[in-house]
Amino acid sequence: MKNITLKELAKQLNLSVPTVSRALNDSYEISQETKDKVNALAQELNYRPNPFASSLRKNRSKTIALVIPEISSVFFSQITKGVEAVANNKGYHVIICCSDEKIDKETEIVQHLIDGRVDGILLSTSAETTDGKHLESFVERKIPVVLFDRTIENMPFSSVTSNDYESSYAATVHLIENNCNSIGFLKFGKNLQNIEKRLKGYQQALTDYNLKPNNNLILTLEQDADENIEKIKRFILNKKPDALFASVEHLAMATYDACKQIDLTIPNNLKLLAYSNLNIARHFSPPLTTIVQPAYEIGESSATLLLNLLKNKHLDEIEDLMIDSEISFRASTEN
Amino acid sequence: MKNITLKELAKQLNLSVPTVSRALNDSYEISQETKDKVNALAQELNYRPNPFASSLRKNRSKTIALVIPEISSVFFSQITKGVEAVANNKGYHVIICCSDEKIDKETEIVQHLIDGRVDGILLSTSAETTDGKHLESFVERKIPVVLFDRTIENMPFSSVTSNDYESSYAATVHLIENNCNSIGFLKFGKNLQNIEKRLKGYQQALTDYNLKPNNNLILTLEQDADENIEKIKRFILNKKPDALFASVEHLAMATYDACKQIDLTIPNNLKLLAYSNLNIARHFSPPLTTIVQPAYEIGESSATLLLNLLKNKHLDEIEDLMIDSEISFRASTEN
DNA sequence: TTGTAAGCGTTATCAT
DNA sequence: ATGATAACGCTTACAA
Repeated sequence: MKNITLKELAKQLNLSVPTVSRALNDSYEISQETKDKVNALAQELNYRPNPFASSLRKNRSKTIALVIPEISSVFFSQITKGVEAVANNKGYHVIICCSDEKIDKETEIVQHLIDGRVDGILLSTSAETTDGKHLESFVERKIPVVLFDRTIENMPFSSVTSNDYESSYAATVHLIENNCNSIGFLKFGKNLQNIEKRLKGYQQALTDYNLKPNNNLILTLEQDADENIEKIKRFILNKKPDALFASVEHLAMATYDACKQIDLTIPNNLKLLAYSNLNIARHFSPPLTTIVQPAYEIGESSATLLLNLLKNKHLDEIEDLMIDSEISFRASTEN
Repeated sequence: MKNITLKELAKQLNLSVPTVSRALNDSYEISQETKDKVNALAQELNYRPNPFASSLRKNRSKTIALVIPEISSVFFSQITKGVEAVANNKGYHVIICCSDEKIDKETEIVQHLIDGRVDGILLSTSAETTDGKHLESFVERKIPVVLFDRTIENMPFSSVTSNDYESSYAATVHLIENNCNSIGFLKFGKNLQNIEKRLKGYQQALTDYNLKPNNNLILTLEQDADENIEKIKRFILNKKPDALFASVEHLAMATYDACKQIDLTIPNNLKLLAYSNLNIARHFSPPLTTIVQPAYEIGESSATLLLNLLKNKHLDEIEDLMIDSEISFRASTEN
């Protein structure tokens, strides 16, 4: 079966190719009669425009990329749904790319995307990303970028984040009010902007409640689960914290493992809370207190910002949106 | 900054456009000297081939699509990683599309993909999918398709699945040996091939152990979590099963909720197991016995099959691979 | 309202 | 070993 092209339609209808093209694009300069005829035949023959030809000619692909650091996380999958809802609604395709928390993979993806000529990019940085050098080609080529959740300082891109400082502050206060006075902070990644804000919120809460922040109570961790468990065990045994604040979900999971291995019970011996969008946190043993980020909304807003940029091309008008998280209090922080 | 094209390179080098093209593609008919000059300038000017032009001309995009029913599931994200590993290694891009368990969305995606001219498709059906009518265009257009995990009968596509019948049989035997004799089966979806096999394995085990299968002990559920919880509560109260076999992960989660609400303890009052790749199942209350599918390997194998088809074009040589699952025994099925 | 001509950036065919 | 020419399928100026 041959592919139906405009040429084929034109031949069968005794019209020129441009006329058929314009008819299908509902141009004002084509008579209703012709439009009807063209559409009828197109439908009958199941005509499908060739997107490569169209993109080549128009120099845009109606496709945006969503670059996320981790695919098996509820947070990012909710983001994805929010993005797709908005994008599909406006006729855009979304291609999802995962950096696996690696700066090398992120850089490679970014190169591919530039080559691939997506119209715009939504990106949340990998754990290893510390600056925006690898994104400068987007600025040069005037490809709009919106950063979300994990942003980068000093880059001319709009962003959508959640109120990390405030939610972290509130969560820390919750621990303090539940009689914790030696609260450890499990930090993730090299220099992630959102984690830094969470750290600041935690430190400020300690200060405000006369528990002075202590760098010895900050433990920096990476991706490897087994390694994290070991480090957390040693940290607990050495520093004897009465609570741990996990800055990302999987560090809480590692803490559950660590506690099991050294026979500590949560929350009796150690209280625990974490940033997490896992709705099954309520079935953990014990149920985990979580700070839940507005993931779907972050996705929606990011996509909306990006699509506006695509429409207006005012790349210099930078907007920074912030949406509130919510805390679900559960047994892991109970007295 | 203008985009660098072959024309630009050709002009600067006093060569023709085709020569430059051939040099960059390392054609045997170009002298090493010319190749070196061309590559040097291309590098210097950071030349990037326009993929639309190339795809238009060559009629292939070096892109495959991965269509999955659900994105926030560990199973499918592991699949994704396996697919990407293989595909990227061979220079293919992967675009991920999520049907959200809806046949309408799946059909729409499939249309888009045909329009988008991906070179091939990897697909796992939505919960609502019952046949392969919407995939027939792929057959007509000779676009290779490989189905995985959730397949479709009577379609001329290769497939990669796990040993659903056998693993389900083994899991059921495990329950029987732990003194269950009224085992309910929580079925998911309209007519999913993998679930049907799981059901058969369960029924055969009952038969072999002289517990005759009883259709009253099969409960069919859909996507909505709250609705599922209600149905499971009523099912438990009416049928008084001593164990539940959840054919997919989220039905186990709903069962945890149901039990909590009607004050039943797992495993004392009710044993529970499920197909699930959640590694945090070990931190549930109680830890959940899971049948773990070889997700990463399924992804790898599916991609490998598809890329072979793309190379050989022997679309009529259908292969059906099967990879074994493993069972992790935990407290939810203990005596 | 419609048609003609040109061009997007590649690659394939044929000639030199 | 290299160049001229055409073609992939579509859209946009310009002409009629």
